[in-house]
Amino acid sequence: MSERKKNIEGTRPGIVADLQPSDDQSAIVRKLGAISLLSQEEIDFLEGLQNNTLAIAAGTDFITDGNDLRTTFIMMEGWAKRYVLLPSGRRQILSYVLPGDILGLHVNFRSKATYSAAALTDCKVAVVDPRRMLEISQKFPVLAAGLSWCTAREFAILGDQAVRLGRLGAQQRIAHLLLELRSRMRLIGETNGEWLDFPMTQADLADTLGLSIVHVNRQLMDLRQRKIITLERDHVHLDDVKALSEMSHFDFEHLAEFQI
Amino acid sequence: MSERKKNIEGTRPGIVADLQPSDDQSAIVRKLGAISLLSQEEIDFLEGLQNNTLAIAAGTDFITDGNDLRTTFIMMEGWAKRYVLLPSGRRQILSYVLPGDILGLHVNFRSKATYSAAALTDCKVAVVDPRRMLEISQKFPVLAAGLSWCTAREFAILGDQAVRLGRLGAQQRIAHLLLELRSRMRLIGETNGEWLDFPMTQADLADTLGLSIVHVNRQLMDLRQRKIITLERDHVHLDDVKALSEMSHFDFEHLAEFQI
DNA sequence: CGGCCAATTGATTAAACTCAATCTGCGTGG
DNA sequence: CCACGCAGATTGAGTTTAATCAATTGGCCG
Repeated sequence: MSERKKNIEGTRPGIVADLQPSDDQSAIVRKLGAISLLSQEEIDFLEGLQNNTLAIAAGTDFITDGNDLRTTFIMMEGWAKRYVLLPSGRRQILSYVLPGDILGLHVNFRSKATYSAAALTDCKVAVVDPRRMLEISQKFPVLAAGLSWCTAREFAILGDQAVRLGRLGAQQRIAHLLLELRSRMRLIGETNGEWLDFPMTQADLADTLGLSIVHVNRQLMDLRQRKIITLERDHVHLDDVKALSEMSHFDFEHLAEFQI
Repeated sequence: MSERKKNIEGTRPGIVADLQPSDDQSAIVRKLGAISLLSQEEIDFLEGLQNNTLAIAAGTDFITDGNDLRTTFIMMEGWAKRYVLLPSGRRQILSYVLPGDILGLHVNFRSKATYSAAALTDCKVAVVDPRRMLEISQKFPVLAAGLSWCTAREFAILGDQAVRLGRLGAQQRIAHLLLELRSRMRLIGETNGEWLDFPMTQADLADTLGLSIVHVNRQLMDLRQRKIITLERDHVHLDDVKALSEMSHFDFEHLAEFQI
């Protein structure tokens, strides 16, 4: 049984995922397969890329801001956070890394990481030589287009983060982030109805959304009391997706999950 | 005389740029040339890419959120802003587009723009078929690495924007943005001592930094009274770069202008 | 059972927002 | 040449949102 399946079922026994992708495919294959029709050869290449894996325990840093970064990582299982620390001691989480996401796709000969990354849950990560990623554009045009799509999507996600931080109120920011994570998890088939994994602490959430912990807590309480979300340890249920999208102006088209 | 040179000298007569790159090279050649040694063939290819140009008047939108975007643009002269509008009428500016910057590098067959873009000054833009950008990775490894570096840099810049919005105070945000623009303009040789082009209105700044116009105005006034910056129409002088960097935790290494 | 991390709650303070004018430079039409 | 209009900048006053400070609670692990 995959880590992913175990996770969900372990926490919500008796509830069976309504969308169960073939469990033998890696997350990135499910992700790229959701937007383009992949040949067996392309799938095999992607799976072969991920032979060299690394297990990372929850809480462990695996990329450090300012250090050399000459490796590409593909998140296979688990969640991570990408963040920066300021000299003042404050922290800004830039984005969450979900299964199928790539880190360090655009590393260069002399490049240093411009962020740190830490595992939120126990993770399984593929370690890939960036030159093998370059190979893709030569040999597999469809995969190259897929990677380009991933890059454009990362930009859109980071742009949404800027919109949240700059122009939404506290509760709107929370709602907007929840819907983003829902969209991203649905694309890779890792949702269970409206249940989502939710491994971050309220302190993480505060540092993601540019708020204080206390304020995050109060706004979460309010969302729960109004029966818009249900929070459990490590999981959240979106009881009222419509309310969330209306309050946050979330644009479902924006990160559209183009099916073929 | 190039538009760029004319711009600077027209506003600050008598002041001669201390760093004057060869004026016959396009901005993107100056940018990539600053981080790698380009052969004449590579330079010629880049210049050839930019044969099909478009003049865009200040204030004109040239990319619209949600519309098809199947073209790559290279900014040759002038500034633009990349932004999104929310249904509430609020606006968030994601980043500024400076000479040498590329827009739509990762467009796909079916991709829609996830942001709008408008010219801040009169602009000269090269219109490029995205397939020609793909050609690069096949034929010119050095240029391919350069484009990859551009992409990584865009991510770093957008990440910095998130840090500003999430974890810096109002005046810190202004200082940090000024230093980012200074770094970027220095890389392409378009600064004149500590004078910078500054074509955005205070309303633009407010929508960039997630603040109200009134508050931006008050913080700018304070920076001026403390002799940290000097503001003129369309130009700003950074009187005290040290104060700006100390107050904003700006990391000069982060967007380091690696010279060869 | 003690210790620790995360979550929760109350009270007060501070930063930034909104509303409402006013001012300034600049271009235009009469 | 000058009055008018407009966009952008500036200022004042009162309000709102979210931050800070300070406890307290709830689980979980050793």
